[in-house]
Amino acid sequence: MSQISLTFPDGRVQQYPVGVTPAEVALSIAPGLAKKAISAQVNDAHFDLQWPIPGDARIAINTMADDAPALELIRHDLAHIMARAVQELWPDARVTIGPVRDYGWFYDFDRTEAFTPEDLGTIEARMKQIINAREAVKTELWDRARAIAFYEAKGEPFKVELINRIPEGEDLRMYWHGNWQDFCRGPHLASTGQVPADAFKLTSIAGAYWLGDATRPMLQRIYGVAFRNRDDLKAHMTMLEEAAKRDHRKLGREMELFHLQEEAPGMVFWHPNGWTVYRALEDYMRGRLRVAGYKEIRTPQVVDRVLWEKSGHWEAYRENMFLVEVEEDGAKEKRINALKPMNCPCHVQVYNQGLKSYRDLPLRLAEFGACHRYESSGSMHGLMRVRGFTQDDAHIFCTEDQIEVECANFIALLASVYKDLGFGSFEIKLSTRPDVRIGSDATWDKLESALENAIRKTGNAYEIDPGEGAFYGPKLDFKLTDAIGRKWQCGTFQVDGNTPTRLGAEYVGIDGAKHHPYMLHRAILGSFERFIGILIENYAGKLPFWLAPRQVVVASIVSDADGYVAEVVQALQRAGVRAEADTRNEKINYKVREHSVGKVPVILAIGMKEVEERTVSVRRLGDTRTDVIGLAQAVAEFGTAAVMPAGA
RNA sequence: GCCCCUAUAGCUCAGCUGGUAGAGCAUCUGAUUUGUAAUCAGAGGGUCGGGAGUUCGAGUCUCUCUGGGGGCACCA
Repeated sequence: MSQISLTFPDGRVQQYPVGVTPAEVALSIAPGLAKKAISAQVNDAHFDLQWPIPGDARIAINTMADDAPALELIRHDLAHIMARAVQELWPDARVTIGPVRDYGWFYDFDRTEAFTPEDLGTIEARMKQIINAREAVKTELWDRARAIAFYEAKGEPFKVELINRIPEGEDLRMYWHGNWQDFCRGPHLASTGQVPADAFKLTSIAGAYWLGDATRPMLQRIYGVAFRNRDDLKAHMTMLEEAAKRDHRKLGREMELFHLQEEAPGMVFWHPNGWTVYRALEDYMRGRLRVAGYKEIRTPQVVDRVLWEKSGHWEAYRENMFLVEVEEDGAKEKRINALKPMNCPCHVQVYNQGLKSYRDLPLRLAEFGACHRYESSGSMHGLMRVRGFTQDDAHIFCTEDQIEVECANFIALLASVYKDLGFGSFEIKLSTRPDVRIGSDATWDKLESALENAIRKTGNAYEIDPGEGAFYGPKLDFKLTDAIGRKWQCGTFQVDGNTPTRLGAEYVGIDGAKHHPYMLHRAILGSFERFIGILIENYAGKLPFWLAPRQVVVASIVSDADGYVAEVVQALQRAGVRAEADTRNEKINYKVREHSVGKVPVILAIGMKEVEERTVSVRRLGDTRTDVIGLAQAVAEFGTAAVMPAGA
């Protein structure tokens, strides 16, 4: 059968049957390309397709491309197929939107009754029927009026609203999957038969606000994942299972790191093991900051509302603050204090003690500052999002000219710290001026380019988040990824010319006049809590030796070895190793298993052979081999491994 | 905060259509002195997250509060 081979501007080649119209072609490809000229190759003849395409074209594309369709198209068609299945099963369900995302897609429905997990199976079965019918995906261009009339008649208010948001005069694409139609930007496959029927799965049901707006109705979102074949799907499901095993909440219990309980939601109870990790990390950060020219300070937890009123937090952030009422003797009213939700106002108080000169700048004040924020109940998540946490916070007071250098130095420090902690890559987002803001455009220009230049100097990739900056200045977000691919902001760098002004921070300039400095809010880890959560997941609990809570367990095989075990433990402890003895009356198999589950990096087994030869039998986590080395060698090796990194 | 789901011994979980709770691991006791991922035996331990309701009777149904989970919103 003869076919037309079309070459698109992006170099892609696609086959169509002879007699295909320009409209069919335009509708089968990405909208961005449809605007451009399309040249076609028909056997040996070459011709240009006509543009614009006729608006009243009614066409059916039944091409079956030989090469595998793009995953994105498969997923997008599945979104439509799922919506069709849902409406066939429950005609009362109203449709909205269903984009491709991550490993699949979702579709939001409006329906009084809730979908149940069992419904997912029913929907999947119906979807498979639809796919196996191998029906052509038809396309038409409709004008707005027709589309609106159609959806109004059908009782689909969300679709009507969507269409009304599209600029006047633009044609709308209408796609048919069988007799079910949906207004959509496209593109889509030529037939539902191109969708693999055994490589998708509906994964979950969730609530989601219409248009992401909390004031609009809550819809029911169904998530699905899809791949080219069953093996890929299986691999993905296996990956998720593996990821669940490294969930920091699960490992936190297994490794006895911390717990959370009902009486203090979002506040961490650190156990001996977890606190050891925390302190190792804190000591490490303290060392890095000292060398980088920071001065460490400590400021109060409970501060009178007066300061929060001055800083503006009382007005803008009160709902998120824990308040502390104090009845003072003789006072008519209770005095109101707040647990600090952030450290900046307190740092300005330290800055404000004594008159500062331009020669004092940049002044870098650091604090491992405990903060409390009343986060909304639904947002809490293990260690990742808590109500009581400690930031590795610092504020750099500097002049406008110093911002770029400070920023570049900060990014370099952050990258080095992340590298030490096992993160070779991270994401940088530059958030630029929001609609509601203070400061002139000229100032914003300068500040934004200072940050952008700083990133470029360090050679890191970055993305721009337009309009997401704070009202007082642009900022950088540094994000890391957890076990199942969720991104968490850790590092931050914010330029703030507002707070120093509000709180009266000044310095005497070279001109002898007083000026307000800029204040750079910055954190590398973000919070110890979140970062430890990420660390646990990144390492699946197998923390690097220097961070491991229990570095070496010395396990006896027979009780006659207990004396030597104690000697080994003591020698290791003297060398700075967190070592402990396990002389319980248990088999070595039992001890090895228990400490392996507990993610202890090194187990030293001691039997009579080791006692006699003054050696240790070394078993490292993740390695079933053992090797026997002398005691002195072991002490030297693990003593060295226990030293924390000091940066490149 | 919103939607859905969920809450049974320290942990992981079983308890069908309602008739006053089970297992494995852990713990304790005893035996065992063991060569690199769980030695054997015995014992103790929960009133089923809190409260209210329906019922002759509720872990099991309903409501509500709280916590947790998956999302959404929020994250100056």
